[in-house]
Amino acid sequence: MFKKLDPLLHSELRLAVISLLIGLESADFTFIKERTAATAGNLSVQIDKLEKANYISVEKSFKGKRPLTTCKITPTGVAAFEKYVAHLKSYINK
Amino acid sequence: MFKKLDPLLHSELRLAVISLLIGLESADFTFIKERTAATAGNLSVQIDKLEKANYISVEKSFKGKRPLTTCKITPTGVAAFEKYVAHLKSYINK
DNA sequence: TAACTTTGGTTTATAATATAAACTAATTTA
DNA sequence: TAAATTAGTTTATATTATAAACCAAAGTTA
Repeated sequence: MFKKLDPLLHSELRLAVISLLIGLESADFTFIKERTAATAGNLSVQIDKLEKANYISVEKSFKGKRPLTTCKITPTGVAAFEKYVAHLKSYINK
Repeated sequence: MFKKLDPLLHSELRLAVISLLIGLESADFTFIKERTAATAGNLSVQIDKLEKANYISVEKSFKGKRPLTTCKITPTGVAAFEKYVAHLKSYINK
């Protein structure tokens, strides 16, 4: 009846990050921070968790002299998101 | 862009309870427990929280000699659920 | 050039949550 | 009458989400 929701995605900020990344080739930390209206600390933690689960890949480089953290959703992440959305429907489409 | 999700509903079990109750006149503890596959302890706690928020009303009575806890969604609960679902769509319909 | 501010984050502390385990009390059943 | 079942509640614990505090480098201002 009610399908289990992936706890990694059932989190407001992580869901926002994945939802954002699924529509983009890649996005950097500052952009994600702005779009999700998250604090840097919270975003940093949630990005780590998504990366550890291999839902996103994270590349740290420099843009000129400033650090640049670029995130990309992985195929694993896409699949997890699609499954999550499908499972959610068992709760919201009575 | 991403709309705030009501933390009271953004919880797997509470969401299941509300989702179940929205389709029914009322339901009792045991029935909800079966349908959501929750443990009694967890369900008891989550029902309390939903009641305190006035998302559901809870009536404790007896069925023969056994205790009977009956739950009903309130108009506040219905409105909260509808809003939650609408907000969720900002995450899942890119 | 010394002293702030800003940028782009990370680490750490804390409060809230979800959850199961342990418990209670009454009722059947063997 | 002892054990098991029903219908829950209370409590303990582990995990989370989150913001606050922090850091280093670069840029700005005086």
